[in-house]
Amino acid sequence: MLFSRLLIPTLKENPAEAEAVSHRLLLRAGMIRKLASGIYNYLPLGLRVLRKVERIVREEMDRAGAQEVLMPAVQPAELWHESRRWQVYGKELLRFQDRHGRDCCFGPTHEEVITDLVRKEVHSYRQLPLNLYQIQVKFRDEIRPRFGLIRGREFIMKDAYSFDADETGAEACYRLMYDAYNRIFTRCGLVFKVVEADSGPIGGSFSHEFMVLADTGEDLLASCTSCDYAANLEKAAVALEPGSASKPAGDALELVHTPKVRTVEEVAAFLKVTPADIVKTLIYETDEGSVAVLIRGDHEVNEVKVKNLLGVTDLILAGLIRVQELTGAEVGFAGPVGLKLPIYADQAVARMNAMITGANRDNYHLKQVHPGRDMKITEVADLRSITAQDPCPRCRGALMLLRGIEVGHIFKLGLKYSKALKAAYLDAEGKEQYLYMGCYGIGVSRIMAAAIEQGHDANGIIFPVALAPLQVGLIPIALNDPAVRECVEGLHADLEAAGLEVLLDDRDERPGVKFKDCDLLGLPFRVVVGAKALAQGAAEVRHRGAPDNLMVPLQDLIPYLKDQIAQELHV
RNA sequence: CGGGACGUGGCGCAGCCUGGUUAGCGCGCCUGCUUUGGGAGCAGGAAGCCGGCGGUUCGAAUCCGCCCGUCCCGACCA
Repeated sequence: MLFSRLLIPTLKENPAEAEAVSHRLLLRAGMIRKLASGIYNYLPLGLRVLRKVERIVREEMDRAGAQEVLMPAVQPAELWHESRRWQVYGKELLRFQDRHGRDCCFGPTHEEVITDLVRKEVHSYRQLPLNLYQIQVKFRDEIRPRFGLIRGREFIMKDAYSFDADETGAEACYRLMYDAYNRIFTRCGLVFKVVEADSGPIGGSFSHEFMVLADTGEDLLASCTSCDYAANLEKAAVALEPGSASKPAGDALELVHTPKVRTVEEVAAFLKVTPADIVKTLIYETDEGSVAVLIRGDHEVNEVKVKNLLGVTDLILAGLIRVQELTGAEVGFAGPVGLKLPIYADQAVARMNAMITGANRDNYHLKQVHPGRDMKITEVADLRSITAQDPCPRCRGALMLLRGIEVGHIFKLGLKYSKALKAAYLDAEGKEQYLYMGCYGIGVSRIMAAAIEQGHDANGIIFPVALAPLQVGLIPIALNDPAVRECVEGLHADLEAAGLEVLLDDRDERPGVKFKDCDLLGLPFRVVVGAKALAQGAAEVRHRGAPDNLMVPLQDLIPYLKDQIAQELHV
């Protein structure tokens, strides 16, 4: 391919709108352009990267026995009413009406559509198991699109849905996908980790997320240093510390004046105690009323755990006014004693003896509060986020916290959608049974960004060979030198004939410009042909990211490059 | 939605506080000449309803109000 003929609008400077590395570099490398917030154009090179990802995904999905289909982007509201998600899904679901006033949405996911398709077409156990996937544009009206392709509103996703006769079959399929996903991300050249995950609003019983490890990742994960336990922080269960419920201390409640002392840190400093002696009382509003959550001062509440415990979909910290109504005090002085709300306490709180809490009175706290004696706890549960100081819930080994970008998520759905939409089949005995479902997503466009978050330097992108838009950048020094020109044009044709993907920089630019652009684009191999090397019958080859050139005789160039590329593709 | 920042040729920015006559700089773009191993030099040139609407004023990029858009931090998720 000729650089001069492709639309590759590289940028010298960082666009003001981009903060994240991948966002910046995708823009600078001329691979994407923004149309609106969270909505992007893919330019020729960006599209090539996307196609590389898609190809790997297709090959591995097909290999795992899945079949590709393509479902509509626009979906009728009726299906979403059937699954009850029209109400549940929230504002993220882009809704609109067609000319007849019929409610529609732009699909953020396709459980309803696939289940509808399958309930109409699959009626016998003989047709099972079935795994259907598509690679398609999705739209989720994200609260806050950010980081370019990492959290866009419109994005490209591979989603697969499996249908099995029974739970055993569904689990076998889940494992098949688990393995396929490992192959996909490995082939993409990504450094990733599989973690246990919360299944979120899509529902279902258990799930795993595939996380590309990157410091800029939006997700936090806990990973054990001794066993293979790893989980999303939202999910990671806190191991119950040895010990039993506390016994009431003999001391009576003590009201202390704490003027303008609100935060845990302020209270700890003021009373000369540690945050672990304090309990914070968080007032939440849910779709089923207000509740109080008790968390030890040095811990962080895990709202996903709270949501799951309460079985609610909305969970929002109460506002200033609401807190005053419910506690009778300003924010910072709430406490469980005498509070007329359901109280949910974290395990660690139930173990405390003499804790310090707000007094539900402005500028006062209570000391010597005992959870068993002084309050009515509705339920004790694991409600906090795990920390690096906690032991591994599986082996009690040491944990470390990592950041990751979620690029894949597999769910065991069970019967949720097949029951809601009445998708059933007849078994060998002629009995009607619901289909066991699973669903499996991959953020195709996000992978492109994740790969860059993981592979870049000061000069630009460092793509894994498997994802690079082209494998080789071919740079002539002084195209007006007839010998150079002839050599480079011959090389270009020969390399392409040998099946290599080559970008010949035929622009009338100075060498420095071409080097800079070649680095920026992240092409894995750079081949430079200049008069000096040519005199020795050689070309200079540089692996992206490597410090030095290697002189390769022209006749060895093709085998050398093919060998190098093959090596990297089969890691 | 809450908090913060920003909106000036294609891109990055200055000018605004302290209103004033042709709105500047760098990069990019076009033409010519000279250059050609890490984002060249010289000369010439094109390109801006200063995000929009309204107000204050003799006069608004500049002051005030409203709106729109974008980005960053938090609540959602591939």
